[in-house]
Amino acid sequence: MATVKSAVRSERYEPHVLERKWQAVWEETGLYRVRKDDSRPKWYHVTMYPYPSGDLHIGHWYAMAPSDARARFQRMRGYNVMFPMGFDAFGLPAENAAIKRNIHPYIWTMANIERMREQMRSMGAMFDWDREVITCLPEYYKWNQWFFLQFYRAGLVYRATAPVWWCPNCQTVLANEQVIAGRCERCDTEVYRRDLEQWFFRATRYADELLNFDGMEWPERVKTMQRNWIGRSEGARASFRTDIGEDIPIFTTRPDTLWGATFMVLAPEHPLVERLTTEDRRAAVEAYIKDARRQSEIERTATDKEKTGVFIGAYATNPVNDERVPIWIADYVLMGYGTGAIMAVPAHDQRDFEFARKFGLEIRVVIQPAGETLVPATMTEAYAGDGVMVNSGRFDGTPTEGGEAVRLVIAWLEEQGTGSGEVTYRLRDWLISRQRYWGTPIPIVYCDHCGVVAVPEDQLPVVLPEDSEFAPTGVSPLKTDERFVNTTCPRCGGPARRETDTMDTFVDSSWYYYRYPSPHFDAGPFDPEKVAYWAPVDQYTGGIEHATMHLMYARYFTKALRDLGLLSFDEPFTRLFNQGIILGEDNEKMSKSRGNVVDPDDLVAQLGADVVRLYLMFIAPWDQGGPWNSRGIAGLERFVRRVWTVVTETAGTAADEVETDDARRLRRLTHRTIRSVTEDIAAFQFNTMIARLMEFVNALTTLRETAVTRTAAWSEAVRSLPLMLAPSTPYLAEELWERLGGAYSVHQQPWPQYDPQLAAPESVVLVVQVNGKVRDRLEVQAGITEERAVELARSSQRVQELLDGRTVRRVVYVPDRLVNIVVG
RNA sequence: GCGGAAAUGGCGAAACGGCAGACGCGGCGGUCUUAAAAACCGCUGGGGGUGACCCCGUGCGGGUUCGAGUCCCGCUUUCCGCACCA
Repeated sequence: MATVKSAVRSERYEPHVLERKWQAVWEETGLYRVRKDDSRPKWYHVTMYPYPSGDLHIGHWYAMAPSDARARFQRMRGYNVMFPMGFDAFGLPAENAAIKRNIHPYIWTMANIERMREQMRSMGAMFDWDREVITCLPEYYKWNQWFFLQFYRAGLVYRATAPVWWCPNCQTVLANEQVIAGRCERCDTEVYRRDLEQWFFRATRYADELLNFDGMEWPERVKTMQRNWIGRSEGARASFRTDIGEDIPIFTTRPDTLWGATFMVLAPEHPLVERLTTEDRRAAVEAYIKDARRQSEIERTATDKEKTGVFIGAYATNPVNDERVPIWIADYVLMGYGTGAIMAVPAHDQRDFEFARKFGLEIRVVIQPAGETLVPATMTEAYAGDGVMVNSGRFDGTPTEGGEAVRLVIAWLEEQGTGSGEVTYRLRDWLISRQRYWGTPIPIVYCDHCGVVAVPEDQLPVVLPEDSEFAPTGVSPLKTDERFVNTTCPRCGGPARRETDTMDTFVDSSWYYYRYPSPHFDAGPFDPEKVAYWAPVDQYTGGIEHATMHLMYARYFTKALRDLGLLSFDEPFTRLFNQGIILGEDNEKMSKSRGNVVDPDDLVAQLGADVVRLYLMFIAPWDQGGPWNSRGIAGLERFVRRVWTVVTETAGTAADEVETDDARRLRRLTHRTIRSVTEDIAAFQFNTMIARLMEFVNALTTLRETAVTRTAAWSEAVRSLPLMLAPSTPYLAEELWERLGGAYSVHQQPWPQYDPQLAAPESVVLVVQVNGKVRDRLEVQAGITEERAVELARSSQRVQELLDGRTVRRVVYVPDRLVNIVVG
């Protein structure tokens, strides 16, 4: 075993000595290397990998240290645990650094990774570094490209135009964050929306399946957010025939209000607008469209915004009553949802109501609520509730309650061939194109001859060129890199141009956890055997900020890979736990500009990693987070010192067979503590787990100068302490375990078991209430009979006084807890 | 606007419908010390009482219950997500 172990054997608690010593031993003995082991069940715990910004923040510690404790606990409980780490290494900051400081994104990123890896080492986490995954390396991103090609072949990838922000001065696309108040971040030129050909992953194909969370232990909050994000709506599709003979399909969740449609509204970008607009309206329509394009997403979607729109001069016929209704365009109708066109029913839809009022359009009531009569002229808002259909031809008199009218109307539309039932989702397909350098090149080539050609698999990876120019122009360096762009067509061998867009980094994070089991596998994205053993992830931990995007994309990817025959399960993460956020001491988000950043390196230097880990776990419930408090950490430092003292400076451990009262009580306390600690850590309740350990150590501190230290109960208590602490304070626990003569390593010991009988209390305090108010407390043997308990309660001096001359109406008994005597 | 979560001492927080405030920070007092720090011990929700004890107290107003921080109804405030989704 370890040779380095010979280090100083100080009697003082010196965290840095322990850290250095045990890091070396753990490294040398490969304590955290993990491989398949059929003798134990596997447990795959992944904590979300960080972006290599260059500095390990206290927030990283908050995410990782408790995760590590939980993974270690599972290991001691007998699981074969994999707990890997990697880096989400592509992304914009590296590219910005390249532009600002003239350092290549690769150099910058890898230097940051180097530094963060060292910082993580000090944390003492059981990361298996042999499995490290770095997404910016060709050995990783090659498989992004490979997946892209598989998706492409399976019809899960398509190319379409999508609006992007365009700066006419820089001649480039801008990300949403680069548009400041409608102007280019760099040159302050007014930007506008422009349609660009971009690549999409067909996420909507799995919309319905993504709504199913069966068998997943996920926070309700996350499931709700995903359901809202997917936004499933049931309704109907119907078509309105225009005067030029084109049909305009609309989607509605209220087909029972079809008869109340008094006009139509199209999104300004709707493809039919151009052809439908009459000559006399053209100028106004074009001006409106131009204006709509200029507005930012935020301006356009602000709820309190007054409705705007213009009439385009055309009419369409309502299929249910053959009425001609005017067609308008307005930006409150979105091209990306439904069909990009609506029937407007102002009487029963608030948005349409506002629009109709503003532009003097007809409001026609087709649902009459019970007990009142709606009159359009006096309505102040739309009526969206239930009632009875009126002005609706054959459906007059149909009640809308319970969706019955909707069903009847859909059936009738289908019968007439004018419409059908339809489900629509708010979920959009995933736009993966980024006009950036530092990402995975999309493996596509454009040939004048052959058109869009996929790069053949045997030519992957399409590697990022190393000598591109990083100029502050806003144009992607790939776009101007002639040597990269110019290539030959894989099909005809003629001259061709490479796609210069790269992939969204969410593509990388959609499958990195399938790479850890075989991080250097080169015959595919992952070794199917290894993934079959380790995946799916049993426990995933990370921030709530990934509730929709990352977690949805990872689920989508998993389903797509399953359908490609690469995986044999449906969901990537069986259990999910979201930790909270650590705020600055001023209760604000930590940021350099606010100067409220807590540096974990400083804390480790001062107090040692174990104390920092403990404090982060103790500060609040893990899923809650909260402001940092620099004073509070002292309590954990004291705790750790007390642990040290109790274990290292207590004389006798010779087993004295005499079972004194103290010894019996201590044994019970030990088992009770093991039970609480076990239950708490299993439930991620680290704060109460530590509170129980503090009580335990406080009790041991009191007892350490008594004769009980010569009993077997004391040895048991003292030996159980490093075992219970091992997940939380890995260095301290390892050192104490060694000093107690335990076999290396404490982290390979089985988790201590408790005897349920010993863990149960021997005596309990029975609360005696009179009319619900506590009047006495009696210490009684646990498991006391109701009869005896009530008898004792009634004979209590104080109770006697209060009962004097009053009638007992009722006695409530809660076993081992209380007696409540109700008197009149 | 819609959806979700939360509100408990000076502070972070505990509390299967059953002793509110475990544990920790801070504060006060003490032991040790020339002194300080550290360590250790005691006290620490508010009010009253010499005292045993009594009254009040978990954002606000109701309700259910022998009993409510906890369950139900209605508010207020804060945080988070979505936000003209037809």
